[in-house]
Amino acid sequence: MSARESRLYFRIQQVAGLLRQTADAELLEAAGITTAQAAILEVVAMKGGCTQKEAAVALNQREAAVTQMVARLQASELLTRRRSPQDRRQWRLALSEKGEAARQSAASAFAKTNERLDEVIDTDKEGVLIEALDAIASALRR
Amino acid sequence: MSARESRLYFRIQQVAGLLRQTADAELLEAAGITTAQAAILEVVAMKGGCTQKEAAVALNQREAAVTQMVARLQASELLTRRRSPQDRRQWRLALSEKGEAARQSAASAFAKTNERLDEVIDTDKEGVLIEALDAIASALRR
DNA sequence: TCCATAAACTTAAGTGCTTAAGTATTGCAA
DNA sequence: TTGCAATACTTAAGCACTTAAGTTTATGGA
Repeated sequence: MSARESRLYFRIQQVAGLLRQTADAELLEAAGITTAQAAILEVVAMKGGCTQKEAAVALNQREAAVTQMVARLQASELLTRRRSPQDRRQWRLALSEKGEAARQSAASAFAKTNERLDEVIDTDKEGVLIEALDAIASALRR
Repeated sequence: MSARESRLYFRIQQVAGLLRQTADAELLEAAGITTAQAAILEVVAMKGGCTQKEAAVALNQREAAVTQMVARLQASELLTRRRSPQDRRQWRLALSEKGEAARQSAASAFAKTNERLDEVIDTDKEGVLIEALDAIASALRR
């Protein structure tokens, strides 16, 4: 079966969209934030504070996307930023208390999405799935 | 390996995004339209004209999304619409000549993306991949 | 030291999706 | 026949991304 016959492109887009919607609904309920917002909070927390550039690299996104996301997170008072003393072009991002609370709620809510995935995918087949996804990713990145 | 450990969610989103970007670049070059636009042109062509509602169902999208997409396609003169005589709430969508040409160019450009997928994924593993994706999709749809 | 280039970030405009609330039109039931 | 509910579509606002072009700050070479 070829990619054309299996409509692999369509299927991947469908699943990605469904997954995002499902996870978004769960996180919004539990933590009041989206998966995209949770992702950046997670990066900032993991690195113990970072610049926007670092966040962009970690999330495979453009700096402009991070600028806008940070603006929304600041408006929601989940994130703070101050100019780096070392390099005044940079902003140092940090979680507010509210942001850290949201991050934690989001992380445990996200566990539900992972459980649903584990229920559905045989453990032995998960390896093949991951391999295939990684193969596609590395083929497309060059 | 669990979904949490494999960061399955993240991987699926990554691959979906990369695939979309790659295909978009190829279609934009060859046909001057995006994959999302090509998808709706394809639906309209396949059905030999349809309503916005029908397009929304075929693409698993909301009617509001189709309204906006149709507006853009009309602005690019790829799509025409006229009120249905049977039901004046409905619009009948049809491809312009330019739209049909774009659809054909897009279809053959899209074949390249499919070829790249086929190069990367072993035929015997593709079955497992499709199965896993379908399992996730049907689990999330309820 | 000065100056060009590079890096970090911003802004504007556009795509493509969402939800929520609105407007026509249709169809069915009392 | 009226009138209410459902259907088809629209509008507005928001999220999350993109590219392209801008600003400010840093840095390395002449």
